[in-house]
Amino acid sequence: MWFRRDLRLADHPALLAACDETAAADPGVLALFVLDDTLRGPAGAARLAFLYRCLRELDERIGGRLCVRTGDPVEVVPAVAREIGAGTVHCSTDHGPYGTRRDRRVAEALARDGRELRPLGSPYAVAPGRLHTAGGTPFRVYTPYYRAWYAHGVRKPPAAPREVRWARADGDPVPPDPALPAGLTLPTAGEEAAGARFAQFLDADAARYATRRDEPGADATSRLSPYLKYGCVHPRTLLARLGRGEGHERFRMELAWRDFYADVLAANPDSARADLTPALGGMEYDEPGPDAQAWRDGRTGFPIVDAGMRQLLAEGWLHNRVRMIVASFLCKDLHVWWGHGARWFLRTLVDGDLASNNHGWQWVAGTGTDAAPYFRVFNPVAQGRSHDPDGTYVRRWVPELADVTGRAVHEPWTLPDGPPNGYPRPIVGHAQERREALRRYGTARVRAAR
DNA sequence: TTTTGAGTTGTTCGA
DNA sequence: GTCGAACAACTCAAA
Repeated sequence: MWFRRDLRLADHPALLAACDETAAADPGVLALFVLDDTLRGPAGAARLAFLYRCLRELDERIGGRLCVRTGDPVEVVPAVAREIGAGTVHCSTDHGPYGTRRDRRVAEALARDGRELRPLGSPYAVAPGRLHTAGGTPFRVYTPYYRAWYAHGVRKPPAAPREVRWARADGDPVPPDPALPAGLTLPTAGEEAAGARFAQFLDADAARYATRRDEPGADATSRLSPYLKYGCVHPRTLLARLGRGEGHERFRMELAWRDFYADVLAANPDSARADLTPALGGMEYDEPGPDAQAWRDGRTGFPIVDAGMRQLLAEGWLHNRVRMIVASFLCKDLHVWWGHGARWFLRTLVDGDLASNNHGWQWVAGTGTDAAPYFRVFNPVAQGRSHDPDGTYVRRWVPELADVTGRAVHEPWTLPDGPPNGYPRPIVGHAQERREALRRYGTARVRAAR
């Protein structure tokens, strides 16, 4: 059983298949994880630490039998299979651009040895490639995708295997956590913590999720994204517990967004790195410079932007509403190509997922799946006022503004003495940059239309 | 093939 | 302060 983004025992079709195939005379199922530098490369310290902790938790759950190897899976997986005499290597299907290529090459390498790679199940409620429009093409708009997704239905989660005989093989220890920035707090890793988090969400926030999910100060989202990223829980398990209320329905739609973006990426593998739609191909961008660095550091002078960028560094996680606000700021106030922001997010986010992250960025940038409104430029002050009305979120993450009350918390440059405690003045004028963004979009569209 | 309806998340301006 | 219109016409999905 080659584990990848499925670090759990419950609701795990591939693991069940591996158990079913094990005969009484066999040594059992070997749990293998390969530390692949191609996948570790884009991840920062927070995400790596979370991954390593998930691996340690899985190792504990299976009695210390997790076999960790380091290297290229194309070499490592066949070598381990040969060592233990495994005829079949089970895994969950990976639909990402790298994973697809890697698994094809691993399957070929195994086949040369008379062995088989058997992928089964996916990290999604509805696997990428399963749903099509009436015309047989992949979806590119969310709402019709959601209707098809909902109509398709989701299988009931299979139970965990009752007793697994875990085989033993030499491996490397799970690496120690990389040095983490001072003050970084990570969620508890692993399958058990995922279950506890979901139980708490159902208990406390799910019923009011539809309204409160948009208030970063309320912190009322599920915070399940890191667990979904590494498969500590399968979305099927979550969906099985949801009811019909407005909050539950809204949460179901967010899980469908995750499936949608995975589907879009699988149908358009290049869209992880390049614009999905060519309409803005001639768009004029600025290279990331000191302003982009101020964005990364949370020193733009716009409180909700800086609060978000500081939460990102402090937790490896960022509230969804604020992801949109800070992304809009980089793309439309600083005129930086979305790919630069997407890469920073993948480095800093514990939940950094190629499909959701990069297509979320493309949605903001106007190069992705969302049709039309290129003129949607978030105003950081207006966004702060409407989604963080009393400034709770801003004051939590920007201590310089801890004593600012009222409307000024979202525009501290209007205070009589300017921003307090050394908090910076705005690095750009929003109204001016908004006009500039619209001008560039207009030019790109005229150019594309010719 | 053509037509029609609709598209996660917005902002600004003027009445 | 609130409300509706304009932004500018594009692409997707289904009838």
